[in-house]
Amino acid sequence: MAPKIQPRVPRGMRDILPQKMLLRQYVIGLVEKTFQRFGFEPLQTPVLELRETLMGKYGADAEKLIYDAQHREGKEELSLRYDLTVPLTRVVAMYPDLPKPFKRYQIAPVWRAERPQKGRYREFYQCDADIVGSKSMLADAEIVTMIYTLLAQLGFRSFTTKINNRKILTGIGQYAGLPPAELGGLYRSLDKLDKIGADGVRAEMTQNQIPAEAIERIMKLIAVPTDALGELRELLGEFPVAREGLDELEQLATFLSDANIPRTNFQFDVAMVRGLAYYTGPIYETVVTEPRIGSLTGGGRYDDLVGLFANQSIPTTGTSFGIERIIDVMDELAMYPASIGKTVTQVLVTIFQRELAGVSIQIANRLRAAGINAELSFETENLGKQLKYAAAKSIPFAVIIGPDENSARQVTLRDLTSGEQTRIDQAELAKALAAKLPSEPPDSI
RNA sequence: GUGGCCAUAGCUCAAUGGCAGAGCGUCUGACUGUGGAUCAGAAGGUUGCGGGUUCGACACCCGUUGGCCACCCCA
Repeated sequence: MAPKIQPRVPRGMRDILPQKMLLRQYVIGLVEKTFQRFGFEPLQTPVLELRETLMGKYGADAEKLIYDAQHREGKEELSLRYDLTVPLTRVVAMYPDLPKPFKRYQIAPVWRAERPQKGRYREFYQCDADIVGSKSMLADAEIVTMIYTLLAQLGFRSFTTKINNRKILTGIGQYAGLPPAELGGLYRSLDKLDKIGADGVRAEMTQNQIPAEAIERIMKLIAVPTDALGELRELLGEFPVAREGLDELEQLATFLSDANIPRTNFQFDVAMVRGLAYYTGPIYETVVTEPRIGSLTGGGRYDDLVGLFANQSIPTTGTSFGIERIIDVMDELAMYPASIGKTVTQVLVTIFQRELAGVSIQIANRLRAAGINAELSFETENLGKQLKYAAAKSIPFAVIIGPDENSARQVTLRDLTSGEQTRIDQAELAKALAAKLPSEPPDSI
């Protein structure tokens, strides 16, 4: 016999066992339903992309994390996709006849060779919804509205979508009088405001040898309270880019107010920065404030990304839901409805003895035909063992058909939770059981 | 990518450098037309992996792999 190998999965990747999958499917199902409710259409793309498709889009740091996926004899240089956004822009460039605005969603795994941590994996699902072909702030407002709707639907209460604009960040660079090479560092420091405070940002900028005068100007800027777009305009108004960004955010604010998004659930914040290089306009990031867990969504407008594949630029905006993190938070806070069971099986049909197997088979099949998830036991002797199996799997009901029941054309229906048993006519079983099972939740948002 | 903590039965964890253990879980039996309770018994380990020090290593040293934490970055 060949020597045994350690059963294990690659670093940062994991198996998701059935009980966890049921919870994931609940979350993903709700996400998908919400996407569709807003008129987004499903899209699938290959997990592998040509390497050249991915390179040059995310910035040098991010690209180090891209997995290559070369076949030994392959002629094409292939990589595992890093996100779902760049594949989308590739699709848009390849199929120029898609009616615009093109609204698509995609829920699929992506790969990043990061150092794993809790809630942070090398293979994880992203849920993206994007609107291609509209430069209207209505499109951005719809994205933010959908973020609100979805998170509220999942049961989140205390969350805030932070909104900023790349154009404002560009304006800040000009306002500080920094050369372009310094800007990356400045933005990164700015982004940490929440975490390290104003003094921390100052210290970090000092350490990065940003001129004292520039630091003082930045400090004045981050002293502006969130949502105070007017005050920002006073400081940044002389820079046309910043003015454009502020105009956009003001329009966005109007539309969000028209959509009745609660004022506590979004916030304009100049200190919010998104890492990816391709954003050009409004950017969003949603943080859950209770508990403090980091960001659950991230996205923004990237008007020039499609232009890297086609001759024309196509304005695009969208967001990504960090489904793994959302699931982690929901696990931690036990945010799932009680109706989600630990198994798909609704009833175990036991076999009392070998001679009665045929009856049990037929009853199981009749239950299935009636839309009930019925499992047939494969044990024909020990009823105790069969019930033990049902209990171990948290199957809520068991059907027992012994000689007594069968001669009366009945069954015993046992509720494994309460231990109650009732005798039911075989012809009535499906109906009686269906009445005891939890009904599907209403399909409304 | 940098630094730190950790790795012993399926799980949670013990074991002065001197016989590798407990609780829970699993399996079998008692009971029997019925899971959980009780009782009795059993199985389960190359101490992550590879070297080294030692008469002797789960323990000490080096390396390696993986998990976690803080950076970096990010969902």
